[in-house]
Amino acid sequence: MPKTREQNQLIKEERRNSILICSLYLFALKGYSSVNIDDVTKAAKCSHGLFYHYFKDKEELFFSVIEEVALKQFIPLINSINYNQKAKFAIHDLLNCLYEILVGNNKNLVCILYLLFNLHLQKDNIPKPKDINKKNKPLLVYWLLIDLIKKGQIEGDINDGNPKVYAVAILSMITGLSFNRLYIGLKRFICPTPEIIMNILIKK
Amino acid sequence: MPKTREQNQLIKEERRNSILICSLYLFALKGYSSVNIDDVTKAAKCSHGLFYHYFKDKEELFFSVIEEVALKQFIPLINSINYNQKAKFAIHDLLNCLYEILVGNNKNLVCILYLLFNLHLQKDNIPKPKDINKKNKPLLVYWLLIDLIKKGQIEGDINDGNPKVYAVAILSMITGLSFNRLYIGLKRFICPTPEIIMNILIKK
Amino acid sequence: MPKTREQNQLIKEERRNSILICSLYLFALKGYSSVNIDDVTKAAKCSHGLFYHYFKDKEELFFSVIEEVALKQFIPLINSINYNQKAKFAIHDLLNCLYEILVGNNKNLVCILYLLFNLHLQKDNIPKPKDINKKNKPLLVYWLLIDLIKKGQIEGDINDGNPKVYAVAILSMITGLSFNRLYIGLKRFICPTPEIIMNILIKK
Amino acid sequence: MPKTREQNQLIKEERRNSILICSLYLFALKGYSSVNIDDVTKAAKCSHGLFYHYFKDKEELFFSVIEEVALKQFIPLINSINYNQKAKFAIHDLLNCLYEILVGNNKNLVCILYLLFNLHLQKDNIPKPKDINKKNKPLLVYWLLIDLIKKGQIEGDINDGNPKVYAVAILSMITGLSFNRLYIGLKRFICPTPEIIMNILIKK
DNA sequence: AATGAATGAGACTTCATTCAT
DNA sequence: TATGAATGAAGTCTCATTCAT
Repeated sequence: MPKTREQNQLIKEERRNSILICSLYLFALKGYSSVNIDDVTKAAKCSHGLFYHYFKDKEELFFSVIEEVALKQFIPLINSINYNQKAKFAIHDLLNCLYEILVGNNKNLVCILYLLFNLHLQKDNIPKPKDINKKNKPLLVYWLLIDLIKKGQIEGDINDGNPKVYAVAILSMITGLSFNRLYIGLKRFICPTPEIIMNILIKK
Repeated sequence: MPKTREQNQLIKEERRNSILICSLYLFALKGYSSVNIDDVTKAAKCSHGLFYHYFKDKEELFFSVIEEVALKQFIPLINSINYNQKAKFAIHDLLNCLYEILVGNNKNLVCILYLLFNLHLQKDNIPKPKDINKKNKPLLVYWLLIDLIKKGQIEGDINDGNPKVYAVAILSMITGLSFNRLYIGLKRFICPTPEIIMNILIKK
Repeated sequence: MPKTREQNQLIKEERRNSILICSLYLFALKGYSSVNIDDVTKAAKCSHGLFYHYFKDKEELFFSVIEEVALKQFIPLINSINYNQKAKFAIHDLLNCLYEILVGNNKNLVCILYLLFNLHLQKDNIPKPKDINKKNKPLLVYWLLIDLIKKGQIEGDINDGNPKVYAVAILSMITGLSFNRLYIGLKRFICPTPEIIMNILIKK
Repeated sequence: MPKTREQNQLIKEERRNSILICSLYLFALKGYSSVNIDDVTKAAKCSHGLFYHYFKDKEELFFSVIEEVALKQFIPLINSINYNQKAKFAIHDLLNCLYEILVGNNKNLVCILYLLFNLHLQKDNIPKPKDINKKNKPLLVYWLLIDLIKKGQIEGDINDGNPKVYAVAILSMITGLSFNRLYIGLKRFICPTPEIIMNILIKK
């Protein structure tokens, strides 16, 4: 008697997910081209054959990690922030959200943050997001931040100047920090608080 | 007619150097494991045989790029700054030096900056610098900055707090910026000025 | 409600048969080694497990296709011809039988003709028919034809010469034609009539 | 001191050619998908690496065999025939040319004949010749034959009827014969003479 | 100093087959 | 009878490195 469709679906999702999670970590740690399928199958405790049962190739695995793991977990966090408050508070909350990821225990989230902020490092030929605009998910935070900075400038809390410059400054810093956090480990990791980061923006 | 010893020496150095420069760019752009010797020999217009005449293997090439190109060009720039002035001015000069690299036309310098600040991205097994202290060259700027921040705090110009945190914040930002500069290209690159970056530090 | 034994038997045979028919087409079109079990199970809409329930392996499938489909359908057609008439008429009827397959709508028959006449193309190690003599089924037509040609020579209708040569000539042509028919499709297929083919044989 | 360009060129061509010749035979005998690179490298006594030094992949090898070996050797043979004589004599010469290949000792030529006449058997996705017209080389003989048959009909030597039908009949036979010759071997191979084949065409 | 043909280990990928249910 | 997840051997291909000249 065959397994029911539900049973199979469950088995399948669990396996697939385990492969995804294992490779999230590997991709973040070693970079796309240094990860080989053997690493993945060993980490996920499955055979090569099974791997290719679930993923067409290494590239599909990578994009699945981005889409199905990274963005799926990251975007809700970002969207849970209250953007209706004063911009400076919203920015603070946003930075705090990233801060908590960085200094938190959830290694997966660190990997996600790192991967999303370093996408282009991973692969020569990352298909450029078709629309480098607000709809583009990996750049979501960038566009959010720009909007908030503009709003904050209008509200009089944030320094004048090109909002893009500020956004780049802050996100570059987050990028670098996520890298440090990943490589140095939580114990030795040193992280500026949201307040410190906001010094870049806030009028005094 | 056989070349004189001097001529040979010259040819030799030029060839070797051309290989180094070409691979600096490739390593920065593609990452260690995505660069293959064929890329290098094509870029440097030399044969595989010659390549292995000059370098033991790919790893030695990489470290030679770091030592003989990156550090050799970068450290003098850093050392040319006047550290005897008030700390906040020295920090400004230091940041300005990095800023000029980022917004300047010299692609090699951008690659150098990027490589030095992202060393660990390049290779799984970058031999950890034996001494994570002031003697460690790639972290030179880090230790310099900490010292300057401490001095600036004493001089009363810089916010209180763990100097390491500030240094990490600033250098993380530089790291992220160098990545942007390299991938986006000069035209579309947006860079915060030293003044903006210093907002993180300066009391108001 | 459990099925009765008869129902099960029926289901079983239908399934098995559907696999056979689907793979007949695939083997003819793609050749033994380019057909994979996945192709077969997809075409027959069954699972891998079920496939191996019915067939020991790919090789057994192939020989079953030959035995249970190809020969089973082909031989009766050949045997239905009246061999008691004058040889030249029997040959004409035989060629006409093949001609009707070639220009007919029944794709399965075309596949069968093609497969039987190109058996050795299909597999490196087709077990050579143990007895390259009249008992050998795939060569049935060959031996039939030789006999008919001999008879026709005696009857004075057919050119002198080695009957085998004539048989080879004609069957080689059929082989080539079946290939054309399969690949080009019925619409664009051009086929010499039995009369034209018989020009090779008939005295004038 | 490096080898001179000429030396290298020579080595390269010899090796490449040896790979081509070895795989001509393998492709003809086993069919595209049953030939594996290991077969080829063993036959050509070279390493896998070297194989891929000369050919991008198995597909490129195959097309190189067709272009650089098969057509290169076959077309001159076909073109050496005198097409200015009466059509029936030209046809005879053409068939004789093919006949000599079939009953001759040159196995390579048999392989070539077989491959060219069975191109579509070899690979699922043989790129359809862009121009299914006279310029198309593998179909060269087909178009030649049609022209000759037309001419022969005008000259009154050849039976009436669609010239294409006659051409298909004859070339189908050659196709089948080349297959027999290859698989059965010269000794046991039985081949109709050009005169017999021409019975299909010639008025009596 | 210089060439590039040649090697082979190891990576990526396919696919016939098995197995738990 | 039936499923499809799982395996692993074998195939395709890449690339750091060596070698004869």
